[in-house]
Amino acid sequence: MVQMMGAKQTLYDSFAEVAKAVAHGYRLQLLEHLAQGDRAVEDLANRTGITVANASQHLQHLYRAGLVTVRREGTRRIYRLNSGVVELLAALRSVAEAHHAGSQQVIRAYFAARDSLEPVSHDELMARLAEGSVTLIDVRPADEFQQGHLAGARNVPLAEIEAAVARLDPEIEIVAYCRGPRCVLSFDAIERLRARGFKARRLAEGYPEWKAAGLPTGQSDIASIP
Amino acid sequence: MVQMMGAKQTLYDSFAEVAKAVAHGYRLQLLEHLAQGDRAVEDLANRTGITVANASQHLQHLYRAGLVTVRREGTRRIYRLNSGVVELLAALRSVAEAHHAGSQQVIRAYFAARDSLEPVSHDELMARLAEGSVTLIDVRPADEFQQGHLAGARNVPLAEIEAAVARLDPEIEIVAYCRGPRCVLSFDAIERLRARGFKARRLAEGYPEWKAAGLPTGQSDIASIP
DNA sequence: CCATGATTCAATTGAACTATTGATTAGTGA
DNA sequence: TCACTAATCAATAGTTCAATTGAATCATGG
Repeated sequence: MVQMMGAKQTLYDSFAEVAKAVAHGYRLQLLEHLAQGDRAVEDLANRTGITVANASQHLQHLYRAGLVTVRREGTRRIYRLNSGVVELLAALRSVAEAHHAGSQQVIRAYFAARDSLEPVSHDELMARLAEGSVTLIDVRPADEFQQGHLAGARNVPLAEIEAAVARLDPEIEIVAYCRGPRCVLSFDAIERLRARGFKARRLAEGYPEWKAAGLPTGQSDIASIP
Repeated sequence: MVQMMGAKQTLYDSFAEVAKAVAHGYRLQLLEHLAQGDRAVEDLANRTGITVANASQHLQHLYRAGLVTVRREGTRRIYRLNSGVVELLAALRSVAEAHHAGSQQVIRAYFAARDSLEPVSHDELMARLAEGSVTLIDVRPADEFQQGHLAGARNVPLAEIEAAVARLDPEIEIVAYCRGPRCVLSFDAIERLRARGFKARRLAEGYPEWKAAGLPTGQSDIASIP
């Protein structure tokens, strides 16, 4: 790599810099949280369980690579995902799940029994929502729901699902979604709902993918940053 | 990263391993060449200008990440791109060109004057080919053309373009393409053709993207491996 | 079965990356 | 202005990664 650096070489190196930014477990986690909505450094650090200083440096790495932007809001800095990043992560996940042995192994270990919950596609959900034949629930925490959610969804955080069961119509099929295709919240929700006799399925993707596809979303008008 | 490693953590780490594989200039170059067709190690080393031993190790890195597969053919090993990788690279390029300062700078430096050559889209090319109103030329070297090319294309390697000019109809507009959206071959071809009074434009993408989109391709029945 | 060509392997060196620590900057409100 | 909170910065040590070199495989053809 220490060479004369022709045009080609430098362009590939530049693209590689962007790839390096997504080539770390913590940064992928940060990006997944940012895909749910804008977030401050400390908030992200708490959600991911890494120290503030470390999160700060990883976020700056993402910033230099052009994956996020920052704005100040009083004493905190709010990071936001750039356009195209959700698609990049989707392409990465797709290749990993299709061909990478390590990823397949982890998925088999943690999602094996659950893959029988045949998921619902975007198109199918749109059609069923139009005819009013499903109840759509968002099982993410309330603050994430408030920052943005699928149009027509009802927030039922996983923690409160047992209590909410009483208010759900057992005759109507339930579709649950959460942060993304490999987020465990909705897997758990489906299992619990089925255990109570509900007909429940899982949306194949999460809120970020739905939004990136340009499908209808809603947003609560409550203060966006917790 | 040295932690208890929950399900989430290990899955993100796994995805990060795949991302690491594309996070190197040489490996991106190798992937671009593999996107043109299957290639042996030495061949790739020659095309990219890196040593055989180094290329071998990078290719094994790509293999472990699930981006390529290998088969033996006599004494050589032929590497092949896995499905979905072209899309991953396209997503990476898209984010880099939209938001990464370094990439934008390189592109401005090397492609600035050339971006005025307003490119042709897949759809537009399909339509124009159907009505027979363009001559489509593939300006890659002959061996790459043989391994696969757009249906209806004529091979005019960049090196022979001056000689081929005589055989082209000056009344019909020319569309040129090569290895990908940032491959310089077709930029050069357009410039030379225009200098000779031809009406010439560039296909926005290259052969790999066309093929990945499922559009019609052709292949010469000559020995595939040089 | 030996020589050859293609590729991989193993060991080494230097460079780059990551997490941690403690100090520092920057805004906010009393 | 002072204390307080949020975030970044700077230095460090441990770890991983990359390129080079030369030796070792492994299939092929005489």
